[in-house]
Amino acid sequence: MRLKELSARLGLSQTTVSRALNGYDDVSEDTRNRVLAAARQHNYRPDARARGLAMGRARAIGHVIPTSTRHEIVNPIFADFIAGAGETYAREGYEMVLSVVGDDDEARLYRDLAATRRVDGIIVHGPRADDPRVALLRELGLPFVVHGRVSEETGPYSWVDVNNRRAFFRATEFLRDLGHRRIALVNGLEFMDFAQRRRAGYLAALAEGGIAADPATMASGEMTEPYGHRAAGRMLALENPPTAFLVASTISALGVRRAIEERGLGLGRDVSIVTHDDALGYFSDPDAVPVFTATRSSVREAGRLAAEMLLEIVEAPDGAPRQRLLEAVLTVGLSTGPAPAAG
Amino acid sequence: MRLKELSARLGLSQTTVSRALNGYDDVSEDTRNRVLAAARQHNYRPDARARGLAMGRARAIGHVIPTSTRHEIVNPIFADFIAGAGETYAREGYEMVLSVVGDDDEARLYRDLAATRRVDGIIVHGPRADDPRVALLRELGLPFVVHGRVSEETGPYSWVDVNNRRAFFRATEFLRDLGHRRIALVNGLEFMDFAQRRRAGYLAALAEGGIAADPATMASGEMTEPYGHRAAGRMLALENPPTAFLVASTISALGVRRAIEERGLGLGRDVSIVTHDDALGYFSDPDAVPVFTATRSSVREAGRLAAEMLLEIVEAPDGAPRQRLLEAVLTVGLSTGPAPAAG
DNA sequence: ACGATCTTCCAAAGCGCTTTGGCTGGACCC
DNA sequence: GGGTCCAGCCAAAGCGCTTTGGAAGATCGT
Repeated sequence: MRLKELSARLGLSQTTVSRALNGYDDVSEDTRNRVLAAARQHNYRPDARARGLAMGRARAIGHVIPTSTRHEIVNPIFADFIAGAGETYAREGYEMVLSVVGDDDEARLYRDLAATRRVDGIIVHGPRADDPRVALLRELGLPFVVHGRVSEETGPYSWVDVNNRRAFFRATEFLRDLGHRRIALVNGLEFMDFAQRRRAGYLAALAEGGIAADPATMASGEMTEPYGHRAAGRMLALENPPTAFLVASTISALGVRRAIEERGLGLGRDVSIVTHDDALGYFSDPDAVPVFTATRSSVREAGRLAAEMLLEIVEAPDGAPRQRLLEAVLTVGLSTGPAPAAG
Repeated sequence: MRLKELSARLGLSQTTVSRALNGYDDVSEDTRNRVLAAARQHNYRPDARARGLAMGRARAIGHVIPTSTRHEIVNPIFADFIAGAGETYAREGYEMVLSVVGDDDEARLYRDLAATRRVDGIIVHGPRADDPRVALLRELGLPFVVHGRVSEETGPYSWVDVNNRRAFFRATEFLRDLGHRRIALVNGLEFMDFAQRRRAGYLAALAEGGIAADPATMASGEMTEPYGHRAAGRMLALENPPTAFLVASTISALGVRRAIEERGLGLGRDVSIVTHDDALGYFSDPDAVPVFTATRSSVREAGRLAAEMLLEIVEAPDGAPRQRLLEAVLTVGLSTGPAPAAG
């Protein structure tokens, strides 16, 4: 059922039917009701392409998921972030367009997205500290919101981020207060902006406690379970092993725990773990004391907020940059305890 | 840069420029080269909406992610499946449109997707055994491929699925061969089609071994880590606890392992685990002996195949239904061993 | 030299919508 | 009764592309 047919059936012009459906007030209440009834009955919805073409807007937002060509890994937080953003889009009648792309083709993809006018704006995922995408999108004139920040970017731009520095500062402080002096950092890939901020927070808290940072107890890598296992295994084999681990993701923390338990050590007794928890649905248990002590911040919520922010920007003609910094909550679970007496 | 401006610059009609770019042979080689060069130089790409409107095709595929309103969980396998499908789309110049929707609104969403002509076809995720979506999409005339199957559906339709029954049959058999007699099943939600097939395979293998199924050692639920933990904890507390667990996902298996280790039992020694492994990027370690013995099948590969199948159907005018059944491989890890001597 | 045949290009229609600008007929005012 | 105003409707243009159905000029055969 297209507009032409619908208006013919009603004995009205396409103009009137269109205006009735779009809420203009130059159509009588009586006619509007007839139109609405007929539209519902025939399940009429305007063709999105034609509508977009006429209105100059796509009512769609692009998400680009970079899959680094080396390690073909899709960051599992995407799923939750996108679920959050999707809620916003559904509510506002927007579509989400997803592109998966190797990082070498990324620039071309952004240019294409802009030139084909497929989307009204873009959410930038996984920014690196020196990410060139902000400059590119600014040049292209395509509205965007970054999930995270780009440290080396000097100009203004919109973002939603967790206060990673502060979260890791507090987590380190917390371990220090429990008497830990050998605190390891199992970080994400260090060219990622968020990883650099976490590391900065960790180092600052160590320094404040007069603890020297030891490169042997600092790892960085893609946040998989085996990575956490390997990194922790290596560190626990040191002459003077860490008594606590600060880990960048729940999945890696599972690997760290595995390494700890393999050595017959007790979690929260012999060795402590604090992890960053993105509150992914399939790990959290609303009914139980959390296993891991964690700095927690819902990535789903971040998705919701980033999408809302982007839609505001897209719909506001001036579209000034906006920022939103979320604080992580430190929740105490069973994975931390006082540092064991020096032995 | 739009077609109008580009053709003006070249001193050609829009027709000729369009035909040159689309590879028609009624344009001279010389002109074509000029057009291609100019298009590249000005980074011209046709407006996707206008193109779609003129051609009657969207060059986009829809993925609908149902988030059951009760437990707001996004199945983590979506990320990998979508990454696989995305590779296919990128290669073929298609766009992926993602919708997140509560399962109560799902039917309306499919109708909308069809009426607005936003997509040329749809991938159906997470089918239930009595899923009404197959009938609905057939009625709407929208091409689709199901990831999984719908047992109660009698008509023909296209799908890509893993042989879940066979995988779980073999896994159970494997445990039986190791001497296990008390084999628990920690299954997914049992209204899901895949869960029913797995259960059927499990039950058949038990029956073949002359082992009676015990409802006390069979659980079903959303495949989270806490769920695995809880289910296994309950079963291990039984008077006659299982010596082996068959688990539906790696994430739940982690919970099961946690329950085992909490009781001071040895994994692979006192209690065995076989899990189904979707080969998600962030769990697998290419360099190590896998932790879990598992029936493995890459969901990313499934995404790739499902997308390819759907594009074939969309592009072939007749579009006959196709099917593809993937076999899971049984890979032996460290989580299984002979049944402990009856104590 | 002249019609037939290619080759190469183009004007215009059409895809399905929104929006502009205008038109009609009745209510209202003096 | 004539003018003004407003409510309610509509024809047509326009969004940016592809495709149809020529048309002009070059080429060829005879």
